[in-house]
Amino acid sequence: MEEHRHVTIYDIAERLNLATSTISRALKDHHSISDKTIKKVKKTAEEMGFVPNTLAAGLRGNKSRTIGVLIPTITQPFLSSLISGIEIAARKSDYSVIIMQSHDSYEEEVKMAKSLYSSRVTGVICSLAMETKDTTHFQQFSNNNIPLVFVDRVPKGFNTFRVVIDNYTAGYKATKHLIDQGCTRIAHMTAGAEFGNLYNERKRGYIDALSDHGLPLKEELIINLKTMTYDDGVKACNRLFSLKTPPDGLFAPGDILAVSAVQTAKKKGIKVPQDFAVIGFNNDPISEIIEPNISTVTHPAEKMGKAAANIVIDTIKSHKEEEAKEITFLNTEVLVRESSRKV
Amino acid sequence: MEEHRHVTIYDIAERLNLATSTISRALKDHHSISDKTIKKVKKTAEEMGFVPNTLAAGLRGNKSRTIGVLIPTITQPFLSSLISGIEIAARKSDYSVIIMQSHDSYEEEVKMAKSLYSSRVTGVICSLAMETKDTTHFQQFSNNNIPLVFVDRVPKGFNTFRVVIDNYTAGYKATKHLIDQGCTRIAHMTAGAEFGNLYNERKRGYIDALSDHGLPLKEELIINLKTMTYDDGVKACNRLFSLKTPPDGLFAPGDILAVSAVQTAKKKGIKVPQDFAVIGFNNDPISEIIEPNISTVTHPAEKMGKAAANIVIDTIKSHKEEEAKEITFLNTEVLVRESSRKV
DNA sequence: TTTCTTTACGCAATCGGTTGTATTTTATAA
DNA sequence: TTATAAAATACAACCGATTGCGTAAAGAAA
Repeated sequence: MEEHRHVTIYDIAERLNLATSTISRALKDHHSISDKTIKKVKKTAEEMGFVPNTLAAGLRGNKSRTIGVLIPTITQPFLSSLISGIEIAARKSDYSVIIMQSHDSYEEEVKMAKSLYSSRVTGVICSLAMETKDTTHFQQFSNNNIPLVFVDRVPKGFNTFRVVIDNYTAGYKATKHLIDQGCTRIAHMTAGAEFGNLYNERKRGYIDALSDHGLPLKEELIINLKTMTYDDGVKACNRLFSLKTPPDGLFAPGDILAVSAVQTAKKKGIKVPQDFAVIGFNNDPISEIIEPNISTVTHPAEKMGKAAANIVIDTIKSHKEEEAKEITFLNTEVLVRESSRKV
Repeated sequence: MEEHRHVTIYDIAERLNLATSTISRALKDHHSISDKTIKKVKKTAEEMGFVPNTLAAGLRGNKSRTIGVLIPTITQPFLSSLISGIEIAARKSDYSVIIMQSHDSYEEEVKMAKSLYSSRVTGVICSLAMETKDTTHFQQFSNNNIPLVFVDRVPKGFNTFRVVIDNYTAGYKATKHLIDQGCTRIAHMTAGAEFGNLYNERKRGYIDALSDHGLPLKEELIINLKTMTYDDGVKACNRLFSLKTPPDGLFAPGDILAVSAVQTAKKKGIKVPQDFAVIGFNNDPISEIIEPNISTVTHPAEKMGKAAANIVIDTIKSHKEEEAKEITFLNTEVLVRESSRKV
């Protein structure tokens, strides 16, 4: 196999006896180039198999038309849908997407942020690692006018774009739904307050829904988890079912937990939803397939991804440096399915 | 917010009264630079907040330390795990990963291949789009010594690296397992021969397993699908169950299909596995959670991703241009679970 | 002290587009 | 025909790191 060298605008320039600047401009329909020349250049470029080198363009313009995505992992349905949305929106505007997984490690996240900066990404979209408390490693982006958008797991006290759902309201709605179904002892699983507000907000919604409907808040019904795997859910459920007066409902902030709850209940002979109504969160594919299928709260992952990508792209286009860094709220919806439909 | 300009090696050179070449070499511990200077340079770089510009380095060296990944979609468990594996292996060698989704469109795949080439990716990992029959758009990589690795959905007649499982053997083993459980009328779902060998190979294994065990091949038990969604599976199953003598087993080449089959059977009052034993493929998370949980064939997605990434990285390191483009086979395993365990 | 090695570093070209500022060519007006 | 404006294209610097080659400085051998 021969070593073909890449075709450059110099090659085209030489062939046509034009300056490289003319080639460059002709290829992007610059008004100062005649139509005749533009046509000629494009035809020749095509013939010679010219493909622009984005590295060179990026170096010159100090931007790479690349969006860096920094997330805990891509194998979670919510996050892979998020990326999918980002990729679709990015591609529409001819941006590339670089993916990095922090695996919920703070240390990795710091390294990767540096690596993204090193790649001179045009913008960054991030969902924080579980471990992350300090976010100074993101300052390098803000300091250099690189748009930064946090999605879902967002930090507090950091002036930047955020794309989230209203977790408080979602938690409230989910809990209210269970109350409407007649549940009076509703359990809740939540996760440590580490990265701020996501699970706390859902919990706050849960608490307020209870009190708004005259139901007591029982600490024994709230279970704090470190991680939210299937097994964690099983353990938590076993704990709940062994209470003197076990719960008759559960608001789980994730579908996997909800699934584990439903299955644990079934194994114990507890009827779902009659004796134990369950609602999850995210609307993961599994929630629709499992039997009974799981009521859940939608989490518009792909939409959030698109929104985040478009914020990056629009911010760059607008050239406004001192823009209001707003929060974008996307809607959620309670999907009532078998696991909670009593009425 | 002030406009900070990026710190460059020129800035460091000026501060220390050294040449940029010295800075560049010092930062990578070049032997011709004294330890004293190296230490001084690194310290200053750190202080000044220097972050190397990979675009510049990439332009100069004509390589970007980037692996391009071109796949149908990332929201399938198999593919998101594949990417995860790629990302992990890439990161270990300090490579970045660019993701693009063809959404199974040939046209998109062609565009994206060009885009990846434009980004001067160091290597490409691809799983073909369903639609793709012609693969000349990948020649640009081979022609320019850019390592190209196909994974899972690989083309035939294209001399390049491939990372796959032995689909024939996997299909054979899965079918044999059902035979061992006493099934005699085993159904099979498959997909059109379009992109070559993947589903065909599994089907070939199925056919050979039947004949090796003296079972007749019934065309009515083989269902050809265009797409492999849950609903496709339901439809296919209904067709199978309405046969004069319906099947007593099913080898589905994907877990979603297997799940749909099990649930359709249950709804019809057909006992799984007693009257209808099912085995799927991929070992998707859902196969383990659904009840009864689904026997399946493992598809080592993450391993395949790591293997593919390492092929790219090693090929670059080795500088061998005329290397044998081998096929890498990864092992699969039959996981026997409730949906097929009769004995 | 002179010559020869090492050792340590600087010079300048290079990668391939992009873009501000000429400069040349063509068209229009005087 | 000449002056002037407009259109079309050329020149050259630039982005920031890399690297082959050249040179100065320091140490060793003569």
